[in-house]
Amino acid sequence: MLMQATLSNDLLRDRAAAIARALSDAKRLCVVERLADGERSVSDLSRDIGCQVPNMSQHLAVLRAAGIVASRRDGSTVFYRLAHPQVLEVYRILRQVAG
Amino acid sequence: MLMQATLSNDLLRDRAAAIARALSDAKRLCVVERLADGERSVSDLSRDIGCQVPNMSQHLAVLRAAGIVASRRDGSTVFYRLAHPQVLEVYRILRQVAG
DNA sequence: AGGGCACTTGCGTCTTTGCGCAAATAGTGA
DNA sequence: TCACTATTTGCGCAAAGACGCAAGTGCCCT
Repeated sequence: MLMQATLSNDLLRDRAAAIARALSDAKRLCVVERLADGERSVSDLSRDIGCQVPNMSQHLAVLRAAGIVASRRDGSTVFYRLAHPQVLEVYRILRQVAG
Repeated sequence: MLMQATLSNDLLRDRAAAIARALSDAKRLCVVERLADGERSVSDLSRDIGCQVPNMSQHLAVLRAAGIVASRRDGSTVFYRLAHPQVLEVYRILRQVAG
């Protein structure tokens, strides 16, 4: 039980670190900003942020692997949305600390 | 003025990303946890976390470069503390999202 | 000055990350 | 099936990060 608590503590820390890592890139933070207003397609995001589509797809894969975003397919278009709106609060505080 | 706002927006995003990067390592999150209770010396942290002193010093340098911690010298001992307790809230939410 | 403790810095190495480009997959409609 | 669009995946390379070990700096004490 003690071990149990310690293990999940370590696990939570590792996963928290992984989420922080996913948020540690300006482009990905930009994606989070965009998704605050609602879901967006890969090509929309790629255009807004000004990078190539494959690059955007990779960034979105990183965010999804961290559980930050989720995707929905509509025809040939894939829409991404925030899976955890709480990351907006994280982002807000990060900016506050940064300022 | 519009450019001004845009530039500082980009700057804030970049700095927020830098802070997230500093938090993207399990050992550094562990340091943040320890510092929640008050200041600690480098050797204390190194012992608690179980890494070599130079390694801990480097991690602390990363956290300080991001403005997350600050240091105070007392004799030959250097004590680190949280410069922005708000990161504790960030860490709390990250764990919440992770869980 | 000299020895010893606390910490920082430099260096070599191995792993990870971001990006561009090409190729593959998925879905739509003629 | 074929062409077309949207997205993902694979690959190679350059840049950044983490760690161990050795060397350097700063401080205290005798």
